[in-house]
Amino acid sequence: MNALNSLTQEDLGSAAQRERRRRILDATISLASHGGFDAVQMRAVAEQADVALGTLYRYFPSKIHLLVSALGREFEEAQARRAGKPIPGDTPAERVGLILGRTTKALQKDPNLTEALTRAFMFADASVSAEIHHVGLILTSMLTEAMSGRQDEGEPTEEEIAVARVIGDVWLSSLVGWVTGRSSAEDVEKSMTVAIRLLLR
Amino acid sequence: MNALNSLTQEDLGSAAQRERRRRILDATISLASHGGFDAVQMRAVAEQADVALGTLYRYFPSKIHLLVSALGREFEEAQARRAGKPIPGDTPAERVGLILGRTTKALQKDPNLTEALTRAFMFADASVSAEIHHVGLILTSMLTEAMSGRQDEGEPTEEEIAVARVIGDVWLSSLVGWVTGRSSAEDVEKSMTVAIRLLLR
DNA sequence: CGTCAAAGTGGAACATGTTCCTATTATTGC
DNA sequence: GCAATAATAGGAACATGTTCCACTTTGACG
Repeated sequence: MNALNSLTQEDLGSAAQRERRRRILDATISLASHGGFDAVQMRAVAEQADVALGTLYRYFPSKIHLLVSALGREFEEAQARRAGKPIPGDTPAERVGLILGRTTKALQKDPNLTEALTRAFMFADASVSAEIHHVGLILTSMLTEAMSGRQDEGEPTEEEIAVARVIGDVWLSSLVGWVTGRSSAEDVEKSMTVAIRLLLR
Repeated sequence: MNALNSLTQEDLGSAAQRERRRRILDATISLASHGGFDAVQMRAVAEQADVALGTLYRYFPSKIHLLVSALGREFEEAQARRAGKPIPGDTPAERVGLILGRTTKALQKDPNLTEALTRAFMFADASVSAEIHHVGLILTSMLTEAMSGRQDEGEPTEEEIAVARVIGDVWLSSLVGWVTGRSSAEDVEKSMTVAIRLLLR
């Protein structure tokens, strides 16, 4: 286990530690939701989570690890909420459009949180690759499931994965544009519609 | 003129000021090239450019402005070097693949510089939108020119622009993956090949 | 030339991410 | 239960982006 990685669930034997980790991530989400990336200050997170600054750094070796881990937890929860519910729509384009639109709208309801998590994701370097990869997998599987219309049963094809990656990239780029105030919510929707039309026809 | 924006050429009447601006950007590129994003420290830039720290902030209101402006200058120079030279290749896919491959290879020759500029680009917020937009335009026009095979004469179609944007997004996302050490140079090439195949067929 | 405003200098001061150290508390192996 | 080990608390210290200020230089104008 690399010391640069943040502690994952498996490493945390004791309930008290899982509890601390939860409190830290809760504080992170709460602060991010109020004031975005800049409001997630390590001292503030530590205080709100009721742990010492050193402990915070023991659990998450940097602010970026912390935020990307929080993003990972959010994605997991969203994935769990989707589980078992088939995505409506008759064509891959419809289903992907629908789920992306739904997710985008959910993100846009909490702009500060989205800004904090998105920027951390884009700024993360190699030391965060495990957490990043985790998030990437959930995103890709969300898209391939929407494309194929099936859930879990049956692996996606290479082609489906390739298309999902491209769509995911476009989605991320346009989210970045939105969270940084360079483009509007409608612009994001429009980009996604165009990308889906070009890729899923 | 918004005080938050960096001084552009037009604002700089005196030759001494243009000269200072050039020295600052030169120092930025030089430091970035040596040690990447982290090595571009404002005090170091000021010292190497032989200006006071306050003056540096007068010209560029933040490190991100500074780096994105440097990226803008590099893009302009690259665009000027391309001017007039037709892109070889018989199909849009070939031409786009060629020019993207060429550009990617050039960037990969100076990983530190690329890392610094790319991260600044992705981290930039709304106060940098002018500079970001400038870079975005050059990138899009590079791609539409490659697609159509013509230079300047004749505006690109809506469809060409839409495809160029998607390809640009994928390219940026995969560059981010590369500069942050999460994917290899070959991965970038592969992503681009796949995106081009999916979009330009 | 003398004057005045703008620009530049040098450097202190501040904010926040990160590191480090010591004392205290919890956990674990015997 | 006790000794050893690990984890946490509390907080100082450091690094770097950013702001601010007092002073000097430059350049434009009458």
